[in-house]
Amino acid sequence: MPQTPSTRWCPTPEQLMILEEMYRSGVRTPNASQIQQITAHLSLYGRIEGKNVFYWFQNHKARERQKLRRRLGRQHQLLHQSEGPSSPTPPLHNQTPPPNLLYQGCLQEVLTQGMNLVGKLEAGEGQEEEPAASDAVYTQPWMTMMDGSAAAATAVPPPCCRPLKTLDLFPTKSTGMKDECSSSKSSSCSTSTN
Amino acid sequence: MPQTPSTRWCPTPEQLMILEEMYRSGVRTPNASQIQQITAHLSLYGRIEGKNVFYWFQNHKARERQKLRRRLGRQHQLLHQSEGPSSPTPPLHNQTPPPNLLYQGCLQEVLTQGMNLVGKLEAGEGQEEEPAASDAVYTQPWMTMMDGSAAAATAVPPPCCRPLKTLDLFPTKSTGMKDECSSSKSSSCSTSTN
DNA sequence: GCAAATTAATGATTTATTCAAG
DNA sequence: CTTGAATAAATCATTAATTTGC
Repeated sequence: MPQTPSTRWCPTPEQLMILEEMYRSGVRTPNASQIQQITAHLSLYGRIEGKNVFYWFQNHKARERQKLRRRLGRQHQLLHQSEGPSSPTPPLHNQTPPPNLLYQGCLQEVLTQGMNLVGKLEAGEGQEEEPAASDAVYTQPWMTMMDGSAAAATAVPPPCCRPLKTLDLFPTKSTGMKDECSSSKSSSCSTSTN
Repeated sequence: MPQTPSTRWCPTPEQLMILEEMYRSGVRTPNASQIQQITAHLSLYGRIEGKNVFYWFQNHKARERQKLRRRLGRQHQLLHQSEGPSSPTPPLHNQTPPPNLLYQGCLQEVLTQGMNLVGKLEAGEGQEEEPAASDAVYTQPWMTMMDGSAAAATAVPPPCCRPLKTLDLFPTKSTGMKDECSSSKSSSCSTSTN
């Protein structure tokens, strides 16, 4: 096997740099289209997939916060020993508003330097915005495509032809229908070490 | 507007029935291809997308477990007052092994009644399982497609042509580059009762 | 009987936790 | 130990039930 299947993505320095810069400039949860763009651009510097970008932002955000939390926790450590029920670490469920991050709002320009940046914030606001099921604001990407229901649902308006039988539990086509074991974890369901 | 934009998916009884039956027969975390199939089939009974299927299984599993946990908690309630460090609710991180679910292994037939079910369970099992980067066991779907890197990664083996420029922070194309505000968590529902 | 107000379910997102490759 | 990948838990938000006043 000359080329290791590369079990997992290994970001190149350029990719990493760009990602970090984007993060610093405020990007935190890119949506599908944004991820597409980012991926497209980063793919110039090496192999990369959309999920990599997605996960990277997820992890980076989480770990940055975690790091921050740790620091704060340290400070709290010597501020009180009895756990105050008021708010051990209150604004953790907020969107991490670290006062030292002047994110987005201006840095965006850095990202959008040479682009058109068409006014789309309220672009087609005239009409009562049609969700259109095509470009909703899915923060969770991937969904927009795949499934083909988009095509089916969009193309076939009313499923008039309901096979009014006892609705046989659909004929799965292929792909080993074996799941249940939630994930690949537990190599053989006996690790149990935890 | 004759057709409500339908902000969220509303499963038809048929869809629900099928999904539940599938769940009962053991399906818990369908992967991309499975979700595709399920979606394709269910789309016969009404509008549906892959993400709906995905979310449904996520939620159903979680809530089933939650329900179960509550019940167990109730029982524990009068079994011990001092929290035994052994296992307050031990196998909660496992894959919910409810002993009364004779899931999958045979019920699969029910699901696969009229199909070909080509031998793919261990189709290319001869080799030491090749991750193959094309049909990995992504439990999180959507990832396999989209971004086109899948194609690129699979087709283009070594990215030899790295444009060694000063890596300008890529020109985002369009789509409002506004994220950061994680969600629109206003208060509105102050039910709180939960 | 019905429509507004409340409550309960549940679809959709976000966050935290965990696992494993390097 | 760092960090990409994946899953589960927590949360939000919208729809359906249900209740309540008329």
